[in-house]
Amino acid sequence: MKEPQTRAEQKQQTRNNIMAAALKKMTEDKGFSSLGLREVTKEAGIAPASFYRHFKNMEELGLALVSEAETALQAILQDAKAQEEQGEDIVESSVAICMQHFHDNGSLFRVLAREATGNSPLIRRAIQRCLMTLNHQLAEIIELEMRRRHRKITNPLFIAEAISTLVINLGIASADLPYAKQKEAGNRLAHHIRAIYWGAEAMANSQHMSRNLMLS
Amino acid sequence: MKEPQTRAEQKQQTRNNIMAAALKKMTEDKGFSSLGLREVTKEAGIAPASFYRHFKNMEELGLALVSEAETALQAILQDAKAQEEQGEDIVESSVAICMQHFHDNGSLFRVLAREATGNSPLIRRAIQRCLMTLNHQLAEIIELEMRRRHRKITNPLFIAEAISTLVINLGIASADLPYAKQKEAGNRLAHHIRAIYWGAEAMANSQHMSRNLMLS
DNA sequence: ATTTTAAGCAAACACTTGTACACTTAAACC
DNA sequence: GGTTTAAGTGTACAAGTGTTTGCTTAAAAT
Repeated sequence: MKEPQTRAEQKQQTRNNIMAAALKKMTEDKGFSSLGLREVTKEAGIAPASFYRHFKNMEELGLALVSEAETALQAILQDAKAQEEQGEDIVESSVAICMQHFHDNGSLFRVLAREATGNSPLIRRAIQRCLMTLNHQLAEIIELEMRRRHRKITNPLFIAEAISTLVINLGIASADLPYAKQKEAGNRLAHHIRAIYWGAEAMANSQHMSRNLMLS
Repeated sequence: MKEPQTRAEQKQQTRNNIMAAALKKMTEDKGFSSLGLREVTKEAGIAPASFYRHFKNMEELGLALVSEAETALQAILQDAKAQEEQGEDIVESSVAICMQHFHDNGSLFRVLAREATGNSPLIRRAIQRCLMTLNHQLAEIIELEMRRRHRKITNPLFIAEAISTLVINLGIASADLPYAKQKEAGNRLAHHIRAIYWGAEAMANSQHMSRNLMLS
């Protein structure tokens, strides 16, 4: 925490303070939408009016948090990709990485899960976009990995969507559980993902995806 | 709307009014937690103080809504089960039924998706319990159906968990979409579920669920 | 050195919020 | 018919909300 000199740096720092304060308050109260401007500024140690020097609205703060969560998600993807090249059990290691990140700063990701069906249409759409690009990236990774192993699956994007939905929901939900339970939740999550993978491959390998072959 | 005579009926009715008012307000504002007592009572057409004759808290109102959502979920399960015996495409018809129910009163189910990670620990736990019993019931249905078709799958409970998570999240998210998009979302959801089914069966049929067989 | 710029602040604004208390009023009971 | 019971009301209050305004103050620009 070296004291900054330039004015722009100062501004950036208190901006960060505000966002950090919001996240901290969220770990206590859970939920961004039930979070007041004054509450945040008090936690950040600034006057209520000063808030407006950085954000027009609480909504804008929310958008900023979403975009931070987005870069955090990218970081997870990078981590998982790096692990993938080591050839370990991809699913298990990826889930472990996710759980770790979710645990480390759960409130950041909780914004995504929570405000995806929240009050602000702007925030909703931002999250929607964020998750959509995430799904595309994930789909690409899956496709590449599959090709590398000379396998093929149906519709990687759909699979990516299912996986990300499960990971985000079950992952975040169990992020603030006791360690033992958390680990078990991770295993369950890994099982879910494996089932989806296997299913996607089975569907791709089946010559005729007729209605009557399997259940349905 | 015949006017009720007995006092108990009157009370029950305004209690229903309060809950209906909360749901109506939620379709406008989205989200139960950002919903005030006065706001609700105004919508219900009663004085703020009268609220306390029916609920101790907003939290208690939330619990009541959750329990109503729970019975609604049971109704969906019954509908799906009835459809199942007609031998149609189970997945597709079940998804259609779900989407219909979600569309009809989305705000009721949004409480589940939203407050599952909400402010109130009581409500969170209630939802958790509700979804858990739902998963058990769903698992039992799946298992029975599988046995009927002389198939076997791995861990029906896990599968049920994955399916219900996907259905609730994607279903509710797309409940208030334009009809065309909604239908497409339903198809995607059906695809996800089929993938899980196939995967579960593939895993069960594979003799050795070794790490190296498929990816992972 | 002087002027400009903008982050931060205190005070006040007009609201809304949850809750409490004393009350009315009509159904329920004996 | 008289008494009890409780749903619903009106008023009031303390506390919290978002936002505006005019000001200070120190870094940046001239």
